[in-house]
Amino acid sequence: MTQSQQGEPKRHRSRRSAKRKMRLADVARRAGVSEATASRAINRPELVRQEVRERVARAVQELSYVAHGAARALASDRTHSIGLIVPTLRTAVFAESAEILQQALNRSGYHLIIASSEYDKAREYHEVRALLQHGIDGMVLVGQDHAPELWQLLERSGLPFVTAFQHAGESSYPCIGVDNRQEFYDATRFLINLGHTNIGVLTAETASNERLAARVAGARDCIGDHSLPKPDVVEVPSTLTDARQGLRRLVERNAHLTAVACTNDLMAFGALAECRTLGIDVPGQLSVIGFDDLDIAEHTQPSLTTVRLPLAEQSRRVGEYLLARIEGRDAPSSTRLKASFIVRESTGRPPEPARATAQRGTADAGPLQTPSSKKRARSAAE
Amino acid sequence: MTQSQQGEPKRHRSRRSAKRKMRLADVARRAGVSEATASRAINRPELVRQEVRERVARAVQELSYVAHGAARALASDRTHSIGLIVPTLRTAVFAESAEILQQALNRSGYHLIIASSEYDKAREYHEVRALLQHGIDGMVLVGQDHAPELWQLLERSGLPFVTAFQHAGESSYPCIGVDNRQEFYDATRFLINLGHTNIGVLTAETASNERLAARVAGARDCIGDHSLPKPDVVEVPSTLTDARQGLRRLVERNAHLTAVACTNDLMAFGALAECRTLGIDVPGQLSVIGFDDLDIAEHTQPSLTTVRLPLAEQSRRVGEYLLARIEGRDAPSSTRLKASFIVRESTGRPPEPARATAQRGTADAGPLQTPSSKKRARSAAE
DNA sequence: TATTGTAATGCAAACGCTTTCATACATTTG
DNA sequence: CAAATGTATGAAAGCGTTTGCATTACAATA
Repeated sequence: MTQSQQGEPKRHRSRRSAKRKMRLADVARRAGVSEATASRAINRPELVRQEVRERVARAVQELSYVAHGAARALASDRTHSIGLIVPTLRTAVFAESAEILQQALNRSGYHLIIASSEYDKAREYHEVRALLQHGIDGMVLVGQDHAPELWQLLERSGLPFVTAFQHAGESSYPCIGVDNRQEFYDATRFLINLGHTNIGVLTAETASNERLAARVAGARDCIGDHSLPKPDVVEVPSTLTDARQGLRRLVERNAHLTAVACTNDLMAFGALAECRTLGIDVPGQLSVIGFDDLDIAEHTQPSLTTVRLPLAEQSRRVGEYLLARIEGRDAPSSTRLKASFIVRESTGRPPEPARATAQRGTADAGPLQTPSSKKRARSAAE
Repeated sequence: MTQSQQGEPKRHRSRRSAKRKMRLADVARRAGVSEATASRAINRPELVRQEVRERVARAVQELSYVAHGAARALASDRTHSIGLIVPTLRTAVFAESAEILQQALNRSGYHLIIASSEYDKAREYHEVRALLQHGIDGMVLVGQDHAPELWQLLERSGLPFVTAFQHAGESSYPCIGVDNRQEFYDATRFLINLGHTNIGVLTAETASNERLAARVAGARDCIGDHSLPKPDVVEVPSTLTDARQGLRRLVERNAHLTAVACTNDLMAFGALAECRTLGIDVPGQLSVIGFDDLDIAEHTQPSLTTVRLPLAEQSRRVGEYLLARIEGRDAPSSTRLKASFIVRESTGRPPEPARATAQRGTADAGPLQTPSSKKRARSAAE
């Protein structure tokens, strides 16, 4: 009783749904035109007479016709889907970016297929293969640190793709993102300009996270450039509990520490939490900065000074880039985005004795460069 | 220079990539078998002789053949992709679920196509249409509160689908999730059992969020069942800032309030933050519970008593259900999952005098309205 | 040896669309 | 008025698979 009711052309195998699905042929017949014209009326309306266009539209309506994606994809070699591979959606920054990208693509009639690599290159490679096989029109990767076979596959396939979340210079693969090293360099300089000379770095694992690694490098470079002693860098797994432990390690090992630069907000939250537990006053005794500007950063006690990524702009540009490439137009293959530095309550001048030390150091304390920090430097200096 | 180099069968239009893509025919030729056999060797190996199977496998390897998803989908009526429509990925719970589901499906060779509705039914309907057109083998929706046209579309299409995040009873559409009403009922009872009689409810907007609405109902029911005065329910937009304001409203309006039940952790964090600002001791003066058990819940000050959702199990079951339905097997159409209640530091017995006050009866005219004076009043009453 | 059954294979027809190419007609131009 | 140009349409050839059915090969049985 559910299996009958097939249309006139004998199908050579039974279909899933009970009622026969409408096809373009049905629409064409009803509109009194050929399939070719029906197809054109739907996809390239400017090619058909207004009157015909309307007839087809009506037929589509009346039959509630829905085009068959696979058939369309096979015939036109366009799937209207874009692949995105993130390390994980559990990280708010990636989830939010995926969301924004999905919305943007949607407006252009594209879908987003999401896969996650769990920071595992082999796994990522497989995902790329799988997506390629599934059929996508473009692909987004996070960062440029991927398996060589992956790049090879991607290049061979001729698929438009772009990397995000890290600006890797002009000569690299197409990329859109901030320069993590530079942004964290600037953030670190903010601390130095406040008078801090003994700065620790707290980071999640950098081995398979080039963004984090770049940030650590930025902090190191900045501290080095100011002729300060090499920072103690503590690296912990990416959980709040580990972050707390990391903070403890940092302060235990460095009696004179007056500031901790955390490579992301998660680490910073852990640091803040642990300071509270240890009775360390932030920013009185210790200044803390983060990176990402998660929603809660504004509401912690004290609120967190951090770096905000231009996620919306990044996703927008990623979408634009891909669509351009898909349509054969070309687009700038490298776009550097700027983050903004958000000063809140977790940073301040080092406690007195530390400042004395700072005076002794090279600390050129030149004018600040980070656009947004300018305003703040003033208030911080008050 | 990139357009030439076509294979021997004249293509009737130029393809995107430079090097000709391998097709099944190439594999078949190389393995010395027909396309049919090659196809079977790949998809249903048990149907071909071992030796042939190996020859085909080798050919696939050597030519680095990748099947054409669209063609396969057209011929087999299976796209190997599942659609998921969430309100937003910005909510950790949805992002995490998407992640887990994606991983689970992946293991079975399926991809996840994610769309978000932004809590907008019309938008959701369009997403469903779009996904249907794209071609998916199954679909996941959040909750059962959707546009009627959406259900209609879904039923007509005959597509396997399931709703998650809310158990809606046996008679409803297929669903897998917790009973939000009941879980929050239980959470509220926990407060009552501690001795609280004056409980406020803080929630994000319930209008387009049946889960939240169900939780509020659960709290109301529980409070009613214990013959306590109807709770003050404050509903605010879903941001920390609004949550803080909501908490303030709650305590200002209800002088004798000793507990606040928040319908999700975000609200609870806001409540906690605002209590800190107002100098309200949690749990000394006020107990707070949340819902979701986000990662930070364990690390707030005080840590948050909350309800943990079985997200992993839910996603796993959703995947299993869909795959079963796709393969024609049937599966239990309604699965109720149980949440777990996590007791942490944000809850405790109500302060002594408050209990006495509550005994007196309804929540009229507590004399003290401003938070700061209230605090004093309370401690003075001890 | 003839017969039957089974396991492997191949042929060719879908799958439902897009797009090339040819055709028909209407319009402009020399 | 013929020729040239342009505009809408339709016929039909794909697109790269899967799969129903027929056929073949081969072993087992009579």
